[in-house]
Amino acid sequence: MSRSIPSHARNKQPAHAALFAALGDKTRLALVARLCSGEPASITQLTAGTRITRQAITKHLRVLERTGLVRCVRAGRESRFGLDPRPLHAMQQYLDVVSHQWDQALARLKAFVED
Amino acid sequence: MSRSIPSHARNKQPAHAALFAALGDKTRLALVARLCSGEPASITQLTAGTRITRQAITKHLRVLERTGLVRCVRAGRESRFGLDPRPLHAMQQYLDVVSHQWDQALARLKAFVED
DNA sequence: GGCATATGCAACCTCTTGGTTGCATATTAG
DNA sequence: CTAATATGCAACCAAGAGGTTGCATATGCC
Repeated sequence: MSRSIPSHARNKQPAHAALFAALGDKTRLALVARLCSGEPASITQLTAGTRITRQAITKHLRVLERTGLVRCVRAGRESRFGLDPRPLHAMQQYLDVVSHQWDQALARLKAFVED
Repeated sequence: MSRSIPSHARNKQPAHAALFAALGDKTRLALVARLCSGEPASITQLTAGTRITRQAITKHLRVLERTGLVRCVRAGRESRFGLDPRPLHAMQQYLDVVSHQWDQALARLKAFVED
């Protein structure tokens, strides 16, 4: 649908802020990077190699889970976390919209100046 | 136990977290959306239409400026803020990398999600 | 059963953040 | 010059985020 900046694309994105905020912490960004490059991992596995406690990692995982970036499945006595790509795609699409609007604004401005 | 995680994949890109965090606030996200669709605007112009004070908007603009998403030029007695698309492109590239890594591991992860 | 492992839950602390108010400064208009 | 406009600066405040410690619970292994 190639409308020219529909209102719903300009004004209605409260959910995106939460997604960006979820990746706005370096520990959570590292967790996502860790999860996107391999199999789902347990909490203790994800805690290994960091300097913070398991409970802190757990909190970060719950934040990621609340925004939908990560899903948790209980397997035996461990909770295995895996990435869900759909919110990432939503963020990509949002950034594409913003960049596209910016490019169009620049084109209009350039056309106005050169006119 | 030996970690099979390459350290470069876990400890990379510290700057991206600040970019995501800058867009993690709904007011700042709205400011970016506002700026990407037109010419640079002054602080009072950007404050108009919001329910928060000019000083709060100023703080948000300084945060965006610190991360490089926005640039400020003093014009007479007003400060005009405009978008800088380069950090946005950096975020797009980062998300592209994550998505690409995701696609490479899709087979295993698909089995996990559908289980 | 009994012990080690993996996680959950809750209280607590500190530091940051988003927001406000009040006042000072700079710049333009008359 | 004077007044109105636009911004800057600083103190202050409430709430939330990131992190810790301590203890409880669940599961696997001998």
